[in-house]
Amino acid sequence: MKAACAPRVYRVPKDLAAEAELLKAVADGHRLRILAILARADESVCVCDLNESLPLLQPTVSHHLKILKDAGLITSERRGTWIYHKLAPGARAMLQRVLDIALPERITA
Amino acid sequence: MKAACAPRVYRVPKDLAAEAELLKAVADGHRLRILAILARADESVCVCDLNESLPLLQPTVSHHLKILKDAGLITSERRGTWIYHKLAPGARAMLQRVLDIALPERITA
DNA sequence: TCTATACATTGACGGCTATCAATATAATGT
DNA sequence: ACATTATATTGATAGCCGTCAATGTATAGA
Repeated sequence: MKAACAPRVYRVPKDLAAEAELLKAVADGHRLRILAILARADESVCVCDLNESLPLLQPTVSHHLKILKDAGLITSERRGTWIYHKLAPGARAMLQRVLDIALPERITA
Repeated sequence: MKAACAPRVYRVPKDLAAEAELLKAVADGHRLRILAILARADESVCVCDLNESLPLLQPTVSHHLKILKDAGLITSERRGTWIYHKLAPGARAMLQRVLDIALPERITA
């Protein structure tokens, strides 16, 4: 039985799969670095610069960019031959929201 | 060449592998739910309760708990036959730090 | 139109991961 | 000592993921 083992458990979001998906997009050292670069750049950054900043071949960088883009964390814009990427407007807020949902600062008290 | 393609890129943490590791521990719907439960419980929660709260078999829950524990996000304490888990004191801060490093609120300006 | 450059897509491959079944360990009660 | 309950560990398996090589697409310039 479980009579002695039942502390109160508060209401918890039923399904956190969507939030986990967003975290998966970020849970990679190289993608995290891409975000860190974009977050600190005062302008958009073209893929050629990212290629030089990462120990990866071009197709792999392109692959990571696609994951970040599909997650809604970055946006891209074509300018001539180059494609420039920048952090999506709500990128930080999206991740902060996941953190707040999973680990709220504190319960109502 | 890349004369026209070189916006300034600010200093970025060289290696974000450790930060990515922490995110990997959290980038799973079930583990996220475990954290959410522990974060909202006013006391420690025993594994038997988590088993009932997750659509997983007991060994799988145990596996997820180990991942969270190895990541330093939760702690466990044996009380008789049961083992109680709770959020590690710095759990939220650890994740907040990763977010701040990757996507700083704003650059010094 | 041809060439060159920047980036994306496809296909293949090795490694990792989530899951379960089976078994082991640990503590309790009889 | 034995049975029972709670949790961990091991082993196996299927699916996912990061990486690269090869190829495709798109834009610019001659």
